[in-house]
Amino acid sequence: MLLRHPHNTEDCRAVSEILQRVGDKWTVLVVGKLGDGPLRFNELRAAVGGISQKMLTTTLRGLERDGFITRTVFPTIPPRVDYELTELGHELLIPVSALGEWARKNTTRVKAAREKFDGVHA
Amino acid sequence: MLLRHPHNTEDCRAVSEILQRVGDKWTVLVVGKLGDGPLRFNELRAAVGGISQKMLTTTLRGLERDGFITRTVFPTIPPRVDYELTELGHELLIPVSALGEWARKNTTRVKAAREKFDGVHA
DNA sequence: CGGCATCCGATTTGATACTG
DNA sequence: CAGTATCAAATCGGATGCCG
Repeated sequence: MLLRHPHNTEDCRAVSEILQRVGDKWTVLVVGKLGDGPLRFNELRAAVGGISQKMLTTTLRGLERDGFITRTVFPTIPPRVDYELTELGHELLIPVSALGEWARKNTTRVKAAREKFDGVHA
Repeated sequence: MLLRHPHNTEDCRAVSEILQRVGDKWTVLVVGKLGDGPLRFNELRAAVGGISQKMLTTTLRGLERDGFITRTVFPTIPPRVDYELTELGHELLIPVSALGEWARKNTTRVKAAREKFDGVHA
């Protein structure tokens, strides 16, 4: 009987939670880079750009905890650690990419709205 | 020639930006409630639940600035202010709802992953 | 009713130094 | 190479009080 958007409070909370997980400063950037295949820690760092190793570690731990990536350690010297999207991670990338595409298509409209707003509320 | 996910750095930044906008503590809750139609300030406050008026104000201002909602003031006494999704806001709700649906369907898997991770890293 | 101003604690992020 | 530890800075969120 609900043909519209499902937005009762519980559902919205769930949405809000994962959006906060995914919506932190670095998560999507990292997941996006891993979308093409596994990367090592410093490869990922370079690919993302501008991220400190602390934040990269934090982000990766969170993603690993939630089951979006796997962490594989090769006990070599020097050590090598690969990060790779799990099946769940790839599935997450689908709606995230959709939102991303929306974002790319509409940045102009958003920027226009901002300029208009900032002009009025100068 | 790009049949895979589009995740070059610029695009990911754009995605990251809107995700941070949408991924703050209250934005999706508010947008979700407005999805059914316009609401007054305190109606919205009650509908969302648990939000302070400061944060509701901040959230609404941000959404208004980005062109996702309109703010209509009725110069009556006492004053009445209606908030309503714009066309852009409704369009945003589409990919956000998709992500939301993904979230609802996969909370179990995420929770399982967390418990497993927390068990190992006790 | 629908805000804004202020203060304060909590959380987040970043810079730097050190380690197996 | 891939982290951990620590500290400082910035931002966020909430509580309170006042106002048109």
